[in-house]
Amino acid sequence: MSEDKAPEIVLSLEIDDPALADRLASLLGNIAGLRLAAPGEQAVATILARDPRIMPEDIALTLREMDVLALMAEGASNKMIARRLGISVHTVKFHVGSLLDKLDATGRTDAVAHAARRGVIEL
Amino acid sequence: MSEDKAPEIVLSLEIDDPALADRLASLLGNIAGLRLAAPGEQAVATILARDPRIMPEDIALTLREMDVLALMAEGASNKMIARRLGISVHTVKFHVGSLLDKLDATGRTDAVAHAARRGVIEL
DNA sequence: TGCGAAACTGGCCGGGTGGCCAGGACCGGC
DNA sequence: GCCGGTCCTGGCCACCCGGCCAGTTTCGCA
Repeated sequence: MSEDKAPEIVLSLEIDDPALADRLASLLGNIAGLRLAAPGEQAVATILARDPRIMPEDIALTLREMDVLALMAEGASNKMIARRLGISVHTVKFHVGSLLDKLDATGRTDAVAHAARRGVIEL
Repeated sequence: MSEDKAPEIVLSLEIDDPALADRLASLLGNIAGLRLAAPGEQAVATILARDPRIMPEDIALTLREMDVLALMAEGASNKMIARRLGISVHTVKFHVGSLLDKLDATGRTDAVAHAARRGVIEL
């Protein structure tokens, strides 16, 4: 019964590092049932690699700021973030303040938008 | 020199469709120089597949809501939005309320994040 | 050993946010 | 005509947010 169910899986690549892209392309190039997408072709899945050293450039967030930022991006309030991280609301505000500063944002919504734009976080 | 540089490429999977995830996992499972990441393990690249049919669908925002949403994504406050659109702050709140409702968000930051995720707006 | 960075906490306060109530105007469809 | 949707406005209020002041500990580095 329809073992013709071998629709090739078409993958597209979005990789910053050319060397890595090359290696992946050659590794994946000759696997049955799998194909790399032609430029512009619609793929069912995308392989993306962000080199953490390449992306953020010089934004340099601390570990805690990353935690707070991630929760902000989920719409969490300061109170929720505090509870989630087991710290006080004051401390959360402290980190949020630093985040607004570093991301050059006017508010938390702006901060999340900027961070997403720069690839610091993924929505 | 040092073509011993054959560090395994660690891939993580973020795929909505379980069947597709399964097929990919088995296809990629036995390729030399390539490995799937253990849960929580840091990967150099991610394979992600989002079914576009699941995403946008029928969110159906009104023209005014789109205006407000766009300005929200830029970090504008209700007051700023009101000034920009030439309407009162109350009206802005009214639209923001509808937006939170339609986007199933708990606040403006969450609303912008959801909208971006679904492709309603572009950051 | 001192010094800065990171992380944490507190109080205070003006202004922003979101939810509730109420209303009115316009316009297209049944 | 009447109804529903969109858009607009007002008041009220509890809560949240961001910025200011202050302090603590821990850690690594010079």
